[in-house]
Amino acid sequence: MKNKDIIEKLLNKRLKVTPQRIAVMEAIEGLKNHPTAEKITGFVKIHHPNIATGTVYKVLETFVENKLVAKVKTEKDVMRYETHSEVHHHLYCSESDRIEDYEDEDLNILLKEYFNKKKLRNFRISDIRLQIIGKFTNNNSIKN
Amino acid sequence: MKNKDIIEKLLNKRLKVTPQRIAVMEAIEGLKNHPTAEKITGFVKIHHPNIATGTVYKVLETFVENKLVAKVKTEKDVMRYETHSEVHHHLYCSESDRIEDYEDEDLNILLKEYFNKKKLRNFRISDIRLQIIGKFTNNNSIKN
DNA sequence: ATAATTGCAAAAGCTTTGCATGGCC
DNA sequence: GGCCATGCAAAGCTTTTGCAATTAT
Repeated sequence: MKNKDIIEKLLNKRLKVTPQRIAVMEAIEGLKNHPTAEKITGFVKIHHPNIATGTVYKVLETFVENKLVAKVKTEKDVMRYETHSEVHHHLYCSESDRIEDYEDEDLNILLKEYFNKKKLRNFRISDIRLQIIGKFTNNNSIKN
Repeated sequence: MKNKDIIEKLLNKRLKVTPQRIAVMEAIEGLKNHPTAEKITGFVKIHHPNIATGTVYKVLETFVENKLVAKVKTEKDVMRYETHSEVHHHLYCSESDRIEDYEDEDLNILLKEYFNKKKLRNFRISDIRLQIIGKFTNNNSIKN
């Protein structure tokens, strides 16, 4: 079922379906909080000890190129990954490595309107992302 | 003159004034486009060949801790630095490594109002930054 | 069949660390 | 003088690379 979805994603991008690619995609989906490459290789190795680290990196690169996953920028210097989806923003905890998604259509509209009015010279906007930095006041999700 | 300012910055933070720290600050200010640590060490070494790479990293760390400079997150996996200043946002070129600052008080007000209304649960916002991704259509500054 | 992907292991960054030396306050 | 910062070089980590062997289409 879930496997079937992954296979479909790969086929849609005309990528070959390999056990390694499925394993990496499962890892990113299975791990929450926007895992680092290392977390991903760790997860993959637990479930498939025979998959090489270098392969995981190559698969990640392929996924990013094909927009199946996206890189997330952090305050720190480690790259994180997430399965690619709608436009969304991120809440960064300033005291831990927690990252959560923030999606809100009103916000997107607001930004779009703002930049339509503002009209930056010499720059064509393709994407806008907010980094909302602060502190989580409990362990629950932020979602309303 | 400029040197004097740097010294003052350091003293304000109760940091010892050393030639190495001055050199690193000069490098960040001299290099445009939010230099990487490597660019900074390169610049420093040209002007002061005797300053060690490790020292530059230590100085950068000290500066970041003391909020004299800030790290800038990029799409890629390299960390960039900038002299710390007012709240501002960044324009990222999707086709090169160019980064420019974007400041606009209207935008800040807009965001503040939005989040005042929205009231995220379980999260206290301390800072908001926009990553505006797109293409520069010429080589000039974006500033109006 | 054949072109792409993988595994392996080595190498390549970039960054950090430890400690003795030297320099700022 | 005392403590902090520096230089140096080694080690650490994550990520990349090359190539032969394997696999998907």
